[in-house]
Amino acid sequence: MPSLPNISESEWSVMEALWESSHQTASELTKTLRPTMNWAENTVRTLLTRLIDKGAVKTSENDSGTRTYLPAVKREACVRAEGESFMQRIFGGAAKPLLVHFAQNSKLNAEEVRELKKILDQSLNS
Amino acid sequence: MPSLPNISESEWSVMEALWESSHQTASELTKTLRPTMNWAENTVRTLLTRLIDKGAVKTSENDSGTRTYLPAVKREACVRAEGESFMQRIFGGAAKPLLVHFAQNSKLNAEEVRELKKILDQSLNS
DNA sequence: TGTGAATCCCTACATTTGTAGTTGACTGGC
DNA sequence: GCCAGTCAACTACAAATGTAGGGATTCACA
Repeated sequence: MPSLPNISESEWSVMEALWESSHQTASELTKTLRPTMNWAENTVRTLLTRLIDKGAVKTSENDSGTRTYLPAVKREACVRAEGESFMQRIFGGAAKPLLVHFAQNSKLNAEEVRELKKILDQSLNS
Repeated sequence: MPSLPNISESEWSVMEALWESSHQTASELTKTLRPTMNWAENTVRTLLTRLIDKGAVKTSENDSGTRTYLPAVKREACVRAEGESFMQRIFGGAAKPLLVHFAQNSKLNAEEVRELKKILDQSLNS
């Protein structure tokens, strides 16, 4: 049962950085994240350790012997899991009310509406 | 800035029960929730206390002098807040990718697709 | 009028999360 | 060869969350 690990909010930022660019070292990651989260390097390391414990991140050594981090789970899978859990929590697991909610609460432009309608159609005959 | 309180997962179940039927006593609530969450009454009371601290729940006395609980925040507002935060966290705040994701990952039937397309259209000229 | 059920108020305690600091080994430059 | 910056391993610690237990009060009823 792979049953994706539960990734917290801060951890998610780290994962995003790793999905974006894999095989970063801890200090590279810290720099990558500095603009958004202004974290100390040790904070990033702690989060990485926890993510490793949870099985969401793996490590490997680069040529200079320093450790480098990479995702152990796919972003798409995690997004699906988070999405499922959110839909469950707030909409009792039903997709339609969720879609209705976001359709109504977002200001979409005509182009986006066109695209979405297309995707809805495709979701049917596939 | 009313800035809705942050409602945790367990607390959300309690809120749902209160939105569903307001003015329940603690023991009524416990019974209401028993089928889903199998909580001790004290657990429910603790959650209620925390929700009151957060300003999400209010109380009043009923005729027999016993306390009765009711939501202090509207469900719609909370759903919007949770939705915003989820969209922010997972989709960087963008509605379209979110909608695309759920449109693609949910098995909707033709009727639902029709309805959603209608709502999308309405979201434009309003 | 003593007893048991219902209510309330406090307290408890393990986990998870957010956010680091400390210490000791290691390494490349000057 | 020594110093400064890196890394890794451990430790810290408060707030939030999940999940109760215990004790005081009260009220209805036997």
